[in-house]
Amino acid sequence: MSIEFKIIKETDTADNKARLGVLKTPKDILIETPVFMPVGTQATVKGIQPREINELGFSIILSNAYHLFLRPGHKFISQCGGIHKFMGWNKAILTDSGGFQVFSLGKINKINDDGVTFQSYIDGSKHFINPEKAMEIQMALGSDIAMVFDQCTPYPSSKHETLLAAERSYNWAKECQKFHKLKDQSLFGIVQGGLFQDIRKDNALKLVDLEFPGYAIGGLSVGEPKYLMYEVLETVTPILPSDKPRYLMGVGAPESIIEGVLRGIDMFDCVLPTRNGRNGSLFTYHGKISITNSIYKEDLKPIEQNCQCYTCQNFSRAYLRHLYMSKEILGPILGTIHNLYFMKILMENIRNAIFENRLESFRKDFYDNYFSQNQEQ
RNA sequence: UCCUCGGUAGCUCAAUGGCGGAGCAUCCGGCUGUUAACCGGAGGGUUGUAGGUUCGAAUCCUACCCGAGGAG
Repeated sequence: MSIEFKIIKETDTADNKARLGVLKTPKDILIETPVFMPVGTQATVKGIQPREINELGFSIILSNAYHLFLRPGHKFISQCGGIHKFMGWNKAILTDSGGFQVFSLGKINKINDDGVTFQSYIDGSKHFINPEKAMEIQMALGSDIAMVFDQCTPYPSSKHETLLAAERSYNWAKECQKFHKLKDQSLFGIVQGGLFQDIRKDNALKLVDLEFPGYAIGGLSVGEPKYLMYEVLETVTPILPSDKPRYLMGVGAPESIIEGVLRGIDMFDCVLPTRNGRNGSLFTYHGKISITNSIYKEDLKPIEQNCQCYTCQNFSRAYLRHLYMSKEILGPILGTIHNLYFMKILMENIRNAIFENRLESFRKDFYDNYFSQNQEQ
């Protein structure tokens, strides 16, 4: 009944194996990996309808236990028939436990090994979340993949703080397993340990013993230099069981995804494509462009010459710039569509490259174009 | 013709004798398990013109120009 993961092909890269696979959720949703999951924190991927997300070819999105617990409440969503029905999305949903939010938002009143007491950023009300509560919330939401409740350390953090958080996260992971009872929901563990290789290694080894159906790597992409993140991946992924999906949390920049796949990651999520799309920063194979830049004022070309997305097929840079400059809602909508389409194609290209055993040359080609600064195509 | 009010950044306005500012606009940058259709930075001025008073004038005085309103 748990999630199934089938590896179709592995490609040897410098240190690890990049994998092409298929994930099957307990409710039989098929997800080709490596996969990018759009983020829909508040039970909505901002700026785009579920129908369009589906048409773009995404079969799994992210949502967030913390936010939905505070508003409108997980019990209410449960009464509505679960998060899928509530938000009108019938493909897969992965819910983040709220660990990241509890530690990065709002005021924390008390934190100890039992859990976290914090104040709502919405109305200041006091709440307590511990592993049991995090499981209760995610089971009520009824997502397909739930995440353990963890403590994500900020960058930079001392070794002592990082070790405490990693130990606590490990203990919480065990607790979460104990309280998680939903058959058609899969619970993933999260490796913590900041940028300390020995803590990461130890934490990963211990989590593997708990035999989660999937493993996430958390606490990265929090402001550290990219090469440090890649080093952590090189340490952690070889420890994780090769027959289980690996999920790099919060990562999202196109180049970071490629580097992650090269180091054996199968799943990614990030707000970057949707947030940047709303803010006028649009992805192209020749780098990001700021559509509000004045050079696009009378530019009748699409964002990207050969892009097949709805936005590029129908609208010019000049029109898009006009929409953003006028603060028209359609600008962010069309930008979101384009950026998500870009991610979908990027992931397809990555999967094809793995299948054809040419991922490293794909990386080189991508970099040559993406960082060429040659955006006047 | 006279009276009143006003003229300060592209726009709307602060500063009332002591280093000319803000919001918006413009330009540019950032955004990585979303408190983000957001955040940050920059450029931009002979304070309508010409005189005067003063150590010092956007600010006080005089004349003129322009605008709005009123009287005849």
